[in-house]
Amino acid sequence: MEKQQIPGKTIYRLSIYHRCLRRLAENDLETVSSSALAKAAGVNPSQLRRDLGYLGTFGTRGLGYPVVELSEVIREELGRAHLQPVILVGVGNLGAALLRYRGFQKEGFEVVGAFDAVPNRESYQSLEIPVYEVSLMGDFIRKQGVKLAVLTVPAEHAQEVVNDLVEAGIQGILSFSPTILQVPETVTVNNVDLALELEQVSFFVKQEGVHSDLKEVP
Amino acid sequence: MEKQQIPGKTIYRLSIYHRCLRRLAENDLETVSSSALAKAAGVNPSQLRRDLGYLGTFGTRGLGYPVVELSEVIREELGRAHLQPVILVGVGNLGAALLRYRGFQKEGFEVVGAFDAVPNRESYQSLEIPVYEVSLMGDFIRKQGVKLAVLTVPAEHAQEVVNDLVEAGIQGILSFSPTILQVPETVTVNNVDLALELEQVSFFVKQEGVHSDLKEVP
DNA sequence: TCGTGTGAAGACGTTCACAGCT
DNA sequence: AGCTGTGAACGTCTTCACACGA
Repeated sequence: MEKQQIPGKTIYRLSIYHRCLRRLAENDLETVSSSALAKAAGVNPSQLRRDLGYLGTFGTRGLGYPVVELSEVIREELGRAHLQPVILVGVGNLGAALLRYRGFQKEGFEVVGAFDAVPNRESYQSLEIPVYEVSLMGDFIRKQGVKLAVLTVPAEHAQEVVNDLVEAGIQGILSFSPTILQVPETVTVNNVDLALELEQVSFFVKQEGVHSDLKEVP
Repeated sequence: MEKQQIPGKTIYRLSIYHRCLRRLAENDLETVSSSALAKAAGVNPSQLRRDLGYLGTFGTRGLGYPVVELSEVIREELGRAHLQPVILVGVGNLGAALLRYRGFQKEGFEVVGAFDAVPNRESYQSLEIPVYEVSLMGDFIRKQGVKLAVLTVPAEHAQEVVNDLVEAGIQGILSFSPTILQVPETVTVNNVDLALELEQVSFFVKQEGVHSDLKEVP
């Protein structure tokens, strides 16, 4: 019995459900069925019920789930109850764009600092967040007790920066560098490789040319 | 029968292998074993052999794989033999950053045009690619025969833009909008949701000391 | 009746382990 | 000996289908 492990994929979908639920709550919906919510989230209703099953049972048979309560439970589970602080390292094109991007804040993260090898570029003028010299990073992390970092440095410097981050106590890294990062088991890394994501699409597009449907039915 | 379907996750990893192989080729390595390549790519050797198995059999037992040939075969399979042209729609913070980002080009994509509702912002000055009014998009796609699009418009406009893209003949979309997009079956969509990726990391950090997790493709 | 919760089945993906080639 | 290629075992995720509560 007890708290069973929630699969990573479920976590990802819980975030999606949470976003949908917030929209429903804004429209003063009180309950929602698995099929309605599943459709909004782009998944199969069974899958949704299974995912919610990991959190407990609070749906009402014949009716659906209470929107607000469910939203709360998911938020609780995802650990965003306490606005997580985040730092960003590497304020190049992508890094600067992410600093301007409101998406992280919207989901409850606060970007508390940014670091770069070159701390005084013109392009930083328009940013709302100060950009510090990267050598100050370790102390900053320790003093502020930051646990999360977004990494947008060039691939060739990624590993050394990661070493510093880990040593300073960072426990989770969202990396945009196209490299395999070496970290201790206690640190979670999520790699987002933009070029690879595009290649992925490209592959399936290529296969469009050939008529590939109906491979079974005579 | 013959040509068996290659799983999406394998495609993703093939891209990684390809990148590693290029590095090896630059260093004039002639052959590489599954264990060496697997280590560089951050996967299990069995997995790598299984993945390569989808492409045919050209390893030499007792020796390994020929670096250059393998690299060729993967490139062929991924369909990047012909430099795919891409357009980008939505030149906001993220869109502009991606236009400046060299990663797509480096992997063999050419961004041939960019579109936005507001085609003359100051911030476009420094871009190397012209930004056109979004109403010109359909004709552009048809004339140039573009099949791939990167979507970086606000979530609330994403679906309408997608409808236009699909109507103009786009077959693959890499979207950064946090929305479920409705498309015909013939169109491939890959959603990258930056906030969700960060939440994913955040969750595992909260759970003190759980192991890391490689990115997976939805 | 409607819609949840969940065993059971199925699809999918990964890893093991070893036969067989060089 | 060393390393590939692959059947088979294993593990994980998804979907089905239905009992049961409201």
